[in-house]
Amino acid sequence: MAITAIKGFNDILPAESGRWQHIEQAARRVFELNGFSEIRVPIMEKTDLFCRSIGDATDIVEKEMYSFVDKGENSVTLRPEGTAGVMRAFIEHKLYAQDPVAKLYYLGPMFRYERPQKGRYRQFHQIGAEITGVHDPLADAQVLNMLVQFFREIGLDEPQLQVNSLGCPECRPAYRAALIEFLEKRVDALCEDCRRRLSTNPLRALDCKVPGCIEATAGAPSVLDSLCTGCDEHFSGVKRYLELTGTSYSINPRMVRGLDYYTRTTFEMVTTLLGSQSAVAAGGRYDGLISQLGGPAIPGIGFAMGVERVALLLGEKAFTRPPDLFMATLGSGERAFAFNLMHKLLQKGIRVEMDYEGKSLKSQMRRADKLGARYCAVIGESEVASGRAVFKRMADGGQVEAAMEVSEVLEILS
RNA sequence: GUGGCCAUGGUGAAGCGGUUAACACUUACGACUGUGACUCGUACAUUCGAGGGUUCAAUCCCCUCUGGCCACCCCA
Repeated sequence: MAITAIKGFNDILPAESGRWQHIEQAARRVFELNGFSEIRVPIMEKTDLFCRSIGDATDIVEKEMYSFVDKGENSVTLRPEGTAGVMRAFIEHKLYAQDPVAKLYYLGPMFRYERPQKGRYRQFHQIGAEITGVHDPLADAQVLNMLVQFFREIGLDEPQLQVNSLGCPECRPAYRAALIEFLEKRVDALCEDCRRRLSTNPLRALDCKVPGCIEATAGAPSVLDSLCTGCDEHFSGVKRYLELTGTSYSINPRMVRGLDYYTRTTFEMVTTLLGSQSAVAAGGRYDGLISQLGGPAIPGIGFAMGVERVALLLGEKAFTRPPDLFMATLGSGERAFAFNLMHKLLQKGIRVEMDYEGKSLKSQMRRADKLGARYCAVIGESEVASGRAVFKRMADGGQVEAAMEVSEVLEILS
């Protein structure tokens, strides 16, 4: 048996890479339009970075990280998400000293040791963006609007924006306590998982799909009712700005996030088309993260989207670049002639293809058709002698005779 | 970590105890010795994930292993 890829690690084959590029290019275009700059950070970090940011007790840190001890006996980890590394770089290079307001985006692979399933892989890719240094809900709204714009740009209007506020270290503990108290009274009605969640992550119980739990938690207290004044005003601001710009959203007070560093605003772009992997993009505010990592007390907000999930939503649509011209040749002398012409045309940015190994004319024509070439020219002895050839429009068979000169070919293709 | 389903060629797949292992797509070549698409012809799995077992006989039955998918958990 030949060696295969690691479980949960996928190859992006040529048939799919066009779709990936389409997604990545749209993200770069939209993000840069919004004033974001790319930041490239390593895919491995010291393990401690993730423990301190994501949270020691989260599933990600507890059981999903690809961690190992390197030859220098340092514990290192393949990044399970992007924000921690970006903020580490932000602090390490003191980017805040120049300007506390940074708008950064990144893209690349992330790693989580989970059981693979639809839309979930051990190596997966995220495109994310972060704004630091702005407390005002305008930053929240800008990030959300940009995310929505991205989805519109790639032609997906299906994912819906849901927002919530998780409060801050001031008001969240009280809510958590109230929720636990509420759930404990109904513990008999809860499923096994939710009983466990009671002690690990009570918020999760609100998100449970078991009918009995949905019923039992129907009257549970809402985070939004227990926000402190500051958080409440902030959340109102976010909603107000979204409404101002006509961005449609819904409020989901039961939305739960998996990372400990989130404060106040959290959000998801959700879809019903991906089975249980409903979140295509998600994020939130993390006002305490930067100082937690040893930086100044600077707030932040950002999101990450799962490229595999976006690609899945885009479906099978092909993103290919058919050649402008295919040159079919009849002998080795003609092949050399065509090769030289191809070289000149390529310098001009014309997409040209030809046969490399003396296939029959029929084969070459078939290939021109298969590649979706706009034009095909047959080059034989007489064409080389006269310097002129017939250019056939593959779509309708129309033919144009012209000199095999760069300028004339450009003319035909224009 | 838990559960369910499934493993036949490059792909989608039929076959379910003895077959030349269907059919379709793809690919290659050809049907005008210089023109694609449509049509037609020819070729393309000594072999049915791996290893054992049952049987005169196994792709079809049994066991083990490996792999994949989907769901739970969790998450982008």
